[in-house]
Amino acid sequence: MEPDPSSNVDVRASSRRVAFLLSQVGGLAASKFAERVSDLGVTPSDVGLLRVIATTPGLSQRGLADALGVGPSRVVALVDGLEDRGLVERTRSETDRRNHELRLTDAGRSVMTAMRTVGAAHERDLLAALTDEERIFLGEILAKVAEANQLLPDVHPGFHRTTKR
Amino acid sequence: MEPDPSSNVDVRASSRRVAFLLSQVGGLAASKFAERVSDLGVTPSDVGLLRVIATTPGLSQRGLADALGVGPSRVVALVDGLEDRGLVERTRSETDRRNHELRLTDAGRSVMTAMRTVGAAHERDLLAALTDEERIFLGEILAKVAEANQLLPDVHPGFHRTTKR
DNA sequence: TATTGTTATACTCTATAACTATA
DNA sequence: TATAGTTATAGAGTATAACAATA
Repeated sequence: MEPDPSSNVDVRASSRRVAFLLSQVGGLAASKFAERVSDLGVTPSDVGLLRVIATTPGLSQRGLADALGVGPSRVVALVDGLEDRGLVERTRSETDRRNHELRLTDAGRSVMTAMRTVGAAHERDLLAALTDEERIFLGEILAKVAEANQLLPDVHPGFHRTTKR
Repeated sequence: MEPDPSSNVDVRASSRRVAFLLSQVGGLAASKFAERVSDLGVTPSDVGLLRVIATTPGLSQRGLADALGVGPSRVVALVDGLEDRGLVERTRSETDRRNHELRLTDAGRSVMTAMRTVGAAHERDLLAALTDEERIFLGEILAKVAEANQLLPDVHPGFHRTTKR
């Protein structure tokens, strides 16, 4: 692309395309993951919801929306889909009848279990070219970048579109 | 999320979330880049087109579509936008009047130049928490993963949506 | 009056297929 | 007949705002 005028490898030159590579490989990881979980009948967005609901059963839709940083109407649509497929159940709260308490069904928990298997296979294949040490180091470096940029541990930025594509 | 039953750190446990981290940080890189280039009046998709056109002036729209792995009609829409903003020009080919030859205008080249500055700032900020060594190593590891997964050097997977989100 | 969830609506992005003009 | 580009159209995904029930 940009023809590099000097053939010397210096720090700035060799670190120039890292952000692009990160975005490119990250996009690949996302799309391959999407392919895999589609076999389970869920989208990555669904997976994100399932995970939050699994960790905080009884959560309200508003709470879920806040946790993910999306609008309430989107949560309605996504939970509708999960409920239709029998993975999540909504029950009116006894204490505040405005709330829907969200919980995984047995089928929902099965999907979560299957997802862990799928996720492990995904990671194994995606990073097959790396040594164990490289995988570990990659994880540590990425965690550092994620933390420095205030990413929440389990929220994927794909949830809130900041700008256009 | 998954409560780890053993407190020991073994290879499998610590490398389990790397694919997610990759997708998460990659998504962040993509969205922050989108924010930055929007100041230049272009989207990441626009940038992808501009780069290919810059490296192969005179390319046809069909050639561009093939290079990016997208349909011809999408190229029409994107080139329309770039032409309206005066960044790209279409000229009918002399030898085969079906073809449109694509070239950057002076304004287009200015945007490319500005983009390199923006890209460098983007990378600097995104990876500010890393040492020089870590940045270099990250780049090498990512390049290895990209190559093993047959990613084309300059094509972002965001161009061809493989499955749903 | 404020809040939860819902619906209605509009807008963007993308893909597919029909069409035209050249070959 | 085949190919390059275009247009038309439809389908996702997402966001905003209006609305109903409950507090």
